[in-house]
Parts: sequence; structure tokens; C-alpha cells
Amino acid sequence: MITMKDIAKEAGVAVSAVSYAINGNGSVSEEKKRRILDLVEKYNYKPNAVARNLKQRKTRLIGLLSNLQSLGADRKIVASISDECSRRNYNLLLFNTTDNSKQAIDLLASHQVEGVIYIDDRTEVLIDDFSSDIPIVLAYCNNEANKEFCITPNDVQGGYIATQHLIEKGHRRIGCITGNEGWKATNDRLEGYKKALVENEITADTGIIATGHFFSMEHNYQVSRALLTMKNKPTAIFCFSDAIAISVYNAALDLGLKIPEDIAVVGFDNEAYTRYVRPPMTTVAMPLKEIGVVAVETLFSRINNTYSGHNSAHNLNCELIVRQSSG
Amino acid sequence: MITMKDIAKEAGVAVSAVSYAINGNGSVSEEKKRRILDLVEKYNYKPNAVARNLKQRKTRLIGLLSNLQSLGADRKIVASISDECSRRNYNLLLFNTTDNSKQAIDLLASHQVEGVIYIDDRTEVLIDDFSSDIPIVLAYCNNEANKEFCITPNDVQGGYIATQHLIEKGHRRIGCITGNEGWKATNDRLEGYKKALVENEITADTGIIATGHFFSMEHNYQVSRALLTMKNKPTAIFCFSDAIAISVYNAALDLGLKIPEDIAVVGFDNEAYTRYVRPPMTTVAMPLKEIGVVAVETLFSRINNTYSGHNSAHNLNCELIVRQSSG
DNA sequence: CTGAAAGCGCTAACAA
DNA sequence: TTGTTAGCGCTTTCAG
Repeated sequence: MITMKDIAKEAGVAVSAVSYAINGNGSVSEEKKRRILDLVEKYNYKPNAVARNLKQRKTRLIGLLSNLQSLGADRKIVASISDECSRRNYNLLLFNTTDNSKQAIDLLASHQVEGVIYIDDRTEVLIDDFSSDIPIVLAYCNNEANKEFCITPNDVQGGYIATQHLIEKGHRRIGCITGNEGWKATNDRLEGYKKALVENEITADTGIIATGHFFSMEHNYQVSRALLTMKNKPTAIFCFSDAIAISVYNAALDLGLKIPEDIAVVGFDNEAYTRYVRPPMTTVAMPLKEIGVVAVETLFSRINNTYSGHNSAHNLNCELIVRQSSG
Repeated sequence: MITMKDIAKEAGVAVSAVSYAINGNGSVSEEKKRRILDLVEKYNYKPNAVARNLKQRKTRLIGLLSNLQSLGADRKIVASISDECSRRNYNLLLFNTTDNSKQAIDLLASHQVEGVIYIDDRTEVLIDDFSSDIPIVLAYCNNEANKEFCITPNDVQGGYIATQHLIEKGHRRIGCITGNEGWKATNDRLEGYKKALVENEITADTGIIATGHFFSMEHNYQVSRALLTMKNKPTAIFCFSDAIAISVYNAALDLGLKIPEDIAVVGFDNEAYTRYVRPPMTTVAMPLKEIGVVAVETLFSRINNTYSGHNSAHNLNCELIVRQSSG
């Protein structure tokens, strides 16, 4: 391994001159600088970042704690975070286990990361013990104790725009198939759904509000079928995930019902395949990229102590993607 | 920031004793050890990994270069790599740009990573200049100059099992819709397709081998439609991606053809939604998790100089996922 | 068992 | 503009 010392020796200068020449901060004569940089080039010398980090007590490293196993959402968030950090000349130290977050954060801290971004796809994070001196920001998930540092999609607004859209399409009898009971995403989207109904003076009919499940498609299919075979069935259904909407598609197909003529459908998540299904699905896109951007911004403002405070979570608005399943 | 020195001072021992107590390698009396560890606990002291890394000239860090933007495949590969590294107590330094791989590798090298894993979803990587003293392994992609360190899915075998399956289902007239022309994945899968045909003494009919596209679904729809409206149309179609298969689904729907009765379909990729479409899609799953495992194994054998050599690429077999679209 | 001290590769303050 | 040097926080050798 070649070091500054080696370069200095061969160039016949002091190590500080090499450091100055490379970093362009101190003062070196043009001639020496030239000689030094030629050697740097010749040996393809790269300064040892570990040594530099130790000396400067600064690593330009951000820890990323993510449960990459599950939802597709986090991929986009991670990509966005990565981009934002690159722009700032920071790198990411990646951790893939949220099983033992505390231990993972400790490890990241031992590597002297300047901040941590924690991504989880559970909408409610239970760990209320992010005890660490390094700033942390939570993306996609919620945590009561760190509320103001949570960057999440605005599920209430997402549920609202989906329902509002169906109402604008002329529907008055709008059913919904929720996600798992008790989940924040479920509660919030339901709240948005009801809000839209109320604003339009439509009385919610609990008979057409069905409890779905984010993972059990068998369950969702049964629920869809039940909804579609009611005597007074809804004319539209707002599904809390695209996968749930696919269950409605399947049930409709089996029952000989046409989408959107017999039943309008809106999904949630804007997964890649929703563009290609028949009919192309109207759905709600979460602001995944933006979540990454705001997470990084928030983290850096904490790192630089310029964080101006915020009393509530950062709830970023969703976007309605209108396609054909809603009429 | 609290350091070993602080702990040593308060415990009234030498710094070396603290180091020994924490790492359990040197010799310290039980009593001192106890005193030291109590303080470690009290202050929640974590040794500075940067300092340790500098001293030991070893970081237990692996650089991960990935183009997370595109295919869904890499998520599973990354997760798998992350798991494997964790098992070995290694962490990942993540990079999200393959735009300038050389520069990225240099940066990773400056951080003293012990090896680099490069993931790309282009099937043919053009950079033949991975000039670096640190060991590198390529996952998912191919690179002529580093052939033996490429861990890729066996696309020939993948194409073969898909076709063989359709033959076993009784089909003799099997069409296919390929991926982009010139791509290695396309060529290989096509080779597997033809091999299965030959082995079963079926003459390939170029009239039912259509050129598809991995991204343009409009194109694939047109191609599907053309194939399905031929006078002597195939009874089965092997599609080189699930998205292409969806185009066939759509064309079949529009033409009033039933899958698999009128036309059998096999996809490729085993994307999440293929389980839920109607009918559930038979597809080929790539060994993504295994690619991660083998990539890490190979990298570590290079790091530890136990790599025994390999003259060809590591081509890991795909698996057929039989569902209903193939009859 | 214990402590002192050298030094990993680099930066930056200081003196010349 | 230069070179010398003191550390950053840790590990590990060496002498006691």
C-alpha cells in the first residue's frame, strides 16, 4: 500500500506538501505541486479515507437502516436517499436488519456515521428507544417518540383524493377494501375516504366498507366477491393496495362484471404492473422519491444544527394516477 | 466523545487494559476487567471503529456498487448479499451510481473496503477496466474480462426448462417473444428454447419467433396480437419476461382467446404479481438469492486468497414455477 | 498481570 | 513557501 509518505519521499518534499497539493488547501509551489500530482497519477494513489476520517473526526458517512426484505416501496426510497447523499458527497453505510435496530445503530455509530436514516415498511414502528447521540430520521414509518423526524406519505390525503376522484366520476355508492386492521396506513386512508364522503354529503355505509389484508390475497378475493354479489352492491371500490385491487379485478372477471362499466376500481401504491393490467388501473402514488429527499434534507439540517423544529410528522402528499379502471 | 483513554483514566488502569477487557484478547485481572466493563456500560462506550480500522488495516467493509434504479431483481440480490455479509460480520458501503464505475470503485477503495460487489442489470457490462487492487465480483451481469468472477443466472437453462415444460404439456407449435435484440439474456434464452425444440425433434419455425422488448409494452402488445392472429398460430408462447407475458394476456383478452385453453403462456422473472393475475402465470424464477450468496462466497474466497479458480462464469440455474397459464 | 509507548496514514498548527 | 511535528483513537509489542 502506497502512502503519502512514499509520495513525499519520492517527490523529495514533506508529507504536508503532498496533503496540500492533493487537497488544495495549504500552499505549495507550482513546481512541487506538479511533481507531486504526477506521482499521484503515476501510482494511482488515493488518500486513505480511514486515516483522514480519524484525523478530521468526520466521515461523510450516513448510516442507512432498512428492511429491504419486504415492500417494493423502499427500493425507490433508498435510491432517492442514495442520490441525495451522493449530491452532498456523502456515502451510505448500509444495514439490512431492523430485527435489532438498537444494536445496528450502535454499530453504525461506532463507524462514526454522522447521521442515520431508518426505513421500515411497518407503518407503526414500536422501538421508542432510539437512544443515540447521532441524529436519526425515520422514513416511511411512524414513531411516536420521534414524531417530528418521521417522513411519511400522507395517507389521509391519499385516501381522500382516491375517493374524491370516484365521487367526481359520479359515484355515490363507493365501497372500500381496507388494509390490515389496526395499521396506521389503514386508519389514515379510511379517514381520508370518510372525509371525502362527508364533504360531499354522502353517508358512509359500513356495509360496503370491508376489511382487507395487505398480504392475504385469498382473503381479499373472498371479500371482493362478497362485495360484488351484494344485492345493493357499490358502483365503485377504493382498494387500499394495488394487490387488493387485483383481487377485485379477479372477482369481477369471475362474476362477469366489467371494469369500470359495472364496477369502478381505484388501487393504491402505483406498482409497476398497474399500467399493464386490463383495464389499466387508476391508483394512488406515494411520494417515495420525495420521502427520500426530505429525509436527507431533514437529517442534514439536524447534522448541521440548522433544524428549525417541526411539531408534527412530515406528511408528504400522494398523487392520483388516473387510468381507466375508474371510468 | 468518550474514548478508551477516558475509560482507562476513570478506572485507574492503562488503555491497553481497556482494549484487552473489551476485546477479550490480552490479559487483565478479573477485578479490573469488571471495573472497566462497568464503566463501558455506564457510558455506553463503543470503540471507535475508524481508529480500529486504521490501526488494524482492516475494515470489515465490502463495497456494493449497484444500479438500484432499474430492475426489481437487484433488490433481492442486495438483500441476499447484505444477509451474507452480516453473517460474516461485514458491513456494506453502498454506492448507487454505475454511471462512473471507475470513480466509484476508487472511492470505495479509498475507504479501504476489502472487496467490491458490482451489480448491474444490463446483461452485458462494457467496462473492461476494473483496474483496482481490491478483489471484485460481478453479480447478475457479464463482463468478458472478468468472466470467472461473474455470477449470473443461467439463461440458457431458463429458456430450456420453460420450453421443455410446454413440450411436456403436449405443445409442438411453440412461439416465443424475445427480449431486446442483442442482449445476452435474449440470446441465451433463445438458445435454450431452440435446444429444447431440437431435443424433441421439433423444427423451429422462425415465423413464430418474435422480437419483443423489455421495456416497450406497446410494442409487445402489437407483437402478441400479430402472433395470435396468424392463420397458423402457435398453441403456446414462451415470453422472455413476465411483462411481455402480460402483453400476451391482454392481446388474448382482446381477441377473445382463453389462456391456457386457446393459448398457453410462460413468462420469465417470477415477479410478485404473476401469482395474482388471471390465470396465475407459469414463469421462470431466477436464482436471485443464490446469486447473492455465491457472489459473497466468491468474493470472500478472493479476499482470503483461497479462490481455486474457475474457467467460466458461474451460471446458476433458474427454476420453473408452474401455475395455470401453461395448462 | 500491567503499563508505557510506538505507530496505523493523515491533517494542520507551528516554526523557520 | 517549506518541513517538522503533534496528535486523531485504537491495538499490540515489549519490558517490567
